[in-house]
Amino acid sequence: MNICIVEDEKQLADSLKKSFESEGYNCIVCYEGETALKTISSQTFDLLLLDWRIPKISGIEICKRVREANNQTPIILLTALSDIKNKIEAFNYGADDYITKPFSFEEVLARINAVLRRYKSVQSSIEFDDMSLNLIGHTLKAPSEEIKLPEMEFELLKYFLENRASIVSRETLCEEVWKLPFTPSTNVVDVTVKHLREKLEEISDKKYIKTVYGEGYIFITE
Amino acid sequence: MNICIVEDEKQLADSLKKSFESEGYNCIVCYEGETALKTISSQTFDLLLLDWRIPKISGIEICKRVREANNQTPIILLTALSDIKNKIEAFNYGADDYITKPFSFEEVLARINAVLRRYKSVQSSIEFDDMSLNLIGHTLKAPSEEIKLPEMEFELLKYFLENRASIVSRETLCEEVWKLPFTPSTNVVDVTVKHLREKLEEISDKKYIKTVYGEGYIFITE
DNA sequence: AACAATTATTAAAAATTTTTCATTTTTTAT
DNA sequence: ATAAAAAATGAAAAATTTTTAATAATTGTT
Repeated sequence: MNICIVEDEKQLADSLKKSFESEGYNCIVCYEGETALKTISSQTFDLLLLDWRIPKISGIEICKRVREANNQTPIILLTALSDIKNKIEAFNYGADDYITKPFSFEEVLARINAVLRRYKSVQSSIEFDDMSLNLIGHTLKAPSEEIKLPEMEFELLKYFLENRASIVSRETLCEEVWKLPFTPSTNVVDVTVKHLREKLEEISDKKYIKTVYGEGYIFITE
Repeated sequence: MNICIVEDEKQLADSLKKSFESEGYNCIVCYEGETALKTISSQTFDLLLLDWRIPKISGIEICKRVREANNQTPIILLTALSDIKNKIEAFNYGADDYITKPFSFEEVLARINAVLRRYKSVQSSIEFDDMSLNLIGHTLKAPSEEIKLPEMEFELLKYFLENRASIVSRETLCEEVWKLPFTPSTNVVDVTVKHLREKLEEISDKKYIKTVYGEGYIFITE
């Protein structure tokens, strides 16, 4: 889970980052708007946490621009103003939720989970790098072309994308992707990973699935 | 397109119904909340148009209950109050849009289309009768069981559901579902329809796909 | 460097899905 | 009622996907 925090109050930003990391989330902090926009457009996040009031480019402005760039990443705004008018504005610019300062970290966690749950249940594609997995058509789309993945390869890639940057064992894949109550004595997983790797490399020329010797696989975007 | 209008001002309700029907939409009107809740829970609509202020159970209360029942049908609220506070409330209760009275029918149409476009692009299942087609898992779910559909059967059923209640010819299906630039000399379509019919009947004991002699097929829910 | 464990590769078997085709049944018009 | 057209059916061929299994290559440890 990659979160981008945009917050100019260094102390608050760093404390949030620390708390998120203790929850096992990956965190990138931007202290002002210009950097934030660059960061957000250059990598994929699962969530943007934007402070409303930051110097020069405000959080709401970032929100607006992100949506204009057709980026649907969930956005939560942090606001010192409890002013209702601003909340309306937030929704109109495409924010998914807002949290009024001061807040507890528990509240932030709860809001994030609610937003992500909602987002995930209506998500129709998963983006990574400059590619995209269409969850409805089961197709893998690169800038150059789009191919249809067979069922198991689709399910496998979907699982990898939902568990990016963490090691997944063959046993886990058997349970979660193949829905097997046991780990088979054969190498189905290995072979399907090979097939998926071939397609991913053919379409993107990159190696997304790394092997962690003795542990399993890990899906990395870079 | 089935729309449920909940509006106590009989004159307005009937005028809306008439306008919608001239646009080719199907319309059911409820004049008060209790009936509305029953109607909404017993059949599937593509859109709910709720007046905020109706006697006993208000539109916003209906909205809230519909969402509590895990029904994701798009909802547009009609409100006489331009009060901002209420708009916030509407979004919080899961409405998709609101229209401030007085309004023109053109405005209603425009809002409806915007909401439906948005909804369709993030929809992860299509409901019909007491069944549901999961667009991501490609499964067909009845109250009793859930089965996985093979690719072509899934695409075919999806197309039928998106074109409910209208006749679709074999030629159209070849183009739209099979993406063939020509109509093949074989009966692929017929055979796939047969397979889909078998699964639908097995799981629901109903015959959804009727044949229109010389014309094509029609998908009917009832 | 050598060994064992793990992973990758290759090819074929098994299972499933998709398509074809011949035949039967149904529908409509005469 | 009958013939012609259209649709349904059954079964097998073709194509694709999934799984298995044997072998090769790689990795980590001693």
